[in-house]
Amino acid sequence: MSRGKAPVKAAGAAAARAELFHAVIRKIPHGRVATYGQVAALAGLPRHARHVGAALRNLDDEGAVPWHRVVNASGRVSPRDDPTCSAIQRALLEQEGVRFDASGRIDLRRCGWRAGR
DNA sequence: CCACTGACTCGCG
DNA sequence: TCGCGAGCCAGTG
Repeated sequence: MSRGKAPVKAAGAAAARAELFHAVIRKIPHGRVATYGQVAALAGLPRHARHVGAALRNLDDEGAVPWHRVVNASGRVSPRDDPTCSAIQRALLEQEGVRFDASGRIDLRRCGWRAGR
C-alpha cells in the first residue's frame, strides 16, 4: 500500500480539504459566525479562504454543516449567483439570534466566533 | 501546460 | 465608511 505517489490520494485531495473545512465549520457554536479566512486557518490552510467558499458551493444542503455561519471578513454574507441563497443564510442566522446591521452587516465583535469562547 | 475564474483578504486613498 | 486594485491558491476548460 505504501506507494510514492498514490493516485487515489491525489484524487481525494480536494475532497479531503473540503471535509477538513466542514469539520471546522461544524465546530462553530450556535448563534456565532466565522470568516472564511478563519475557517481556513483553523483547518491548517491559511490563505485558502476562497477555497472554503468553493468547498461550500460543492457541499450539498443535506449536510450537517452549518455553512450559513460562514461569512466574509467584512461580517457580511458574500454575494453569489443566486441572491436567494444569501437571503436564506441571513434568515438562518437571524433565527439563531445573530443580529444584522442596517447595512446587512454582522458585529463580529459580538457574534464573531473565537476559539475558546 | 496556459489562462481564466472565484461563497476571499488586505492595503490605500 | 466606502470603493478600487493587487495578491493569493486551487479548480476547471
